[in-house]
Amino acid sequence: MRYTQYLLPTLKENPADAEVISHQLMMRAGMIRKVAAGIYNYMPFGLRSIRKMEQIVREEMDRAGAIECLMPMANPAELWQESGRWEKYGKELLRFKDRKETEFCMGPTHEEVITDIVRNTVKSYRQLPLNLYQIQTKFRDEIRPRFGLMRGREFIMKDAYSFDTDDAGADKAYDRMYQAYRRIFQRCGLKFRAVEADSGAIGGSFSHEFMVLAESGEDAIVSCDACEYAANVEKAELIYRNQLTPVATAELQKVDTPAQKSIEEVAAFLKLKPSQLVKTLIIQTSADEVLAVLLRGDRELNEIKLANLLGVDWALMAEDAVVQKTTGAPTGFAGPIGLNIRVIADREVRGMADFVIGGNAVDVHYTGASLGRDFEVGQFADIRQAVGGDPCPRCDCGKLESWRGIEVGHVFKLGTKYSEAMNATVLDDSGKARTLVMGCYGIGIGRTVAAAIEQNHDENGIIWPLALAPYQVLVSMVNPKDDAVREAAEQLYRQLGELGIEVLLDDRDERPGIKFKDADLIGLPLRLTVGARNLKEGKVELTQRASGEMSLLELGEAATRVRQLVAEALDAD
RNA sequence: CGGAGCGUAGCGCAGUCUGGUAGCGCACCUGGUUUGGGACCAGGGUGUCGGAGGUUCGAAUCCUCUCGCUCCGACCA
Repeated sequence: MRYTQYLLPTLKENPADAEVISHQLMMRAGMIRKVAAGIYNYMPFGLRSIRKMEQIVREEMDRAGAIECLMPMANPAELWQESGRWEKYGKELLRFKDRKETEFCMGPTHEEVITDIVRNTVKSYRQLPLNLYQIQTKFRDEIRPRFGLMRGREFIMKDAYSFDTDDAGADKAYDRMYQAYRRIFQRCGLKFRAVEADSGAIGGSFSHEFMVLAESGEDAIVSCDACEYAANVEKAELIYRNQLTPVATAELQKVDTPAQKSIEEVAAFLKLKPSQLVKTLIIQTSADEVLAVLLRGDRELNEIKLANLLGVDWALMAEDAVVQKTTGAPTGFAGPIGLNIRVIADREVRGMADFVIGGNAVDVHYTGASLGRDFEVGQFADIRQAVGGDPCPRCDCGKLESWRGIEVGHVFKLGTKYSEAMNATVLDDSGKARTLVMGCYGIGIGRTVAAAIEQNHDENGIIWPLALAPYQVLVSMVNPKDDAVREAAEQLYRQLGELGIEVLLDDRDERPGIKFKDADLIGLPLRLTVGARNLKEGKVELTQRASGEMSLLELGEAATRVRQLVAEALDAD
């Protein structure tokens, strides 16, 4: 492609509304343009990356035995009513009516439609197992779209759905997808972790998230430094081996803590560490219960673990008014003594004694408190957030390290949630109807490209992994008005094209500075610079974007050298 | 949806408090000089000041309503 005939609108300055690096760089490199909140045009240069990502996904899905299909964006309400999600999904589901007033939604995911396909076309266990996938534009009317392609409302996703007659088959399908996902993200050249995850609203029995490691990631994950264990902190289990029951040595004592509300304030005021306090959180649940939760002072509650433990949809910190009513004190002074609601303590608290708790009165705390003697706890459970340094729940020697990650893929074992609701069954070998066991597997295409940039950039621009680069090499003619330079660059462009290399020729009549800045910004892995100075010696310059490494090549050898480098990089995957 | 903020040229912004002919930088167009890391000279075009209503002799500026966008929180590929 010739730059002068292309549309590659680069920007010198960052758009004001772009917060994260990948969004800024995708805008500046002319990959995307915003149409509305969370809705983007894929400009030619950006689309090439998207297509490459799709192709990698397609190849690996096919290799894993999945079959491509394409389902509609517009879904009839009927199917969603059948699964019960028409009511449950909430405002994120964009609903509309056709001219006959029939209700539809834009598909945010396609479990209903795929289940409808399979129940209508698959009747016998002999047609199974089956794994169908599509690469499709989804729409989720997010409350707060942000970060460009990282969290759009309209976005391209690969979603696959597996169907089996039994659990064992479903587990195999899950494992195949898990392995395929590993290959996909490896081929993209990304640093990632597959982590155990909470299966969330989509439901199902277990799931893994694929996280691209990046500082700007929205998710916190932990992984063991000794074994394979890795999990989203929302899910990460904590373990207390050989936990000792400590002996109380201190007397319970009421102390004045004037206006000392937060854990940090109270700890500083009493000249103690936050870990010597026990905090009491008043929690409200979707089942309309108010209860108290005890955690070591420096720990965070994991609301998802708590909600799962209680079997409720959500469990959140209660509003101030509820706290006041329940404890008789404003927030900041809650304590377990004298509360007449259910008390659940984090298991870590069982190993504590002589700690500080709130006094359930303004400006009052207790020191020297201990379990059993001063108050009773109804239940001990794992309800806190894991942090770096916690022991690994799987192996004996490991410690957890913490990371930030961008969720680019998610595999779920769904079980029979949808097949049961929508009556998707096949006849087994004894002629009995069996409910299908399903799995679903998503990859955010645009998000993965954004994550790749998030992980591969410097202050000058993008540093494309070869597998996702819109073009593999840039041929830059320093001065197109110099006939020798122009001819040499044209010759390279032709040769590279003939060798099957994806090449962009910068034939613009611009100053070298502009061309080099743009080259760094758009970040193609290789750059051949053709300038009068080196050409006099019959040489051109090859620059590797990632390392900055420069070398001079004979004009005649440059094309084959580039092909060799491209082939090596792609083979390495 | 709760809280905060912003809408002025293609992009980045000033001007709004204190009403009086709509500005700056970059980009863009023409001519010339320049050509290995975002050049220089000369000339040029560019706006329903987000929209509607109101106050006023006069509104980008004050008032009311509205729409859009961004940021912080809970949800997700």
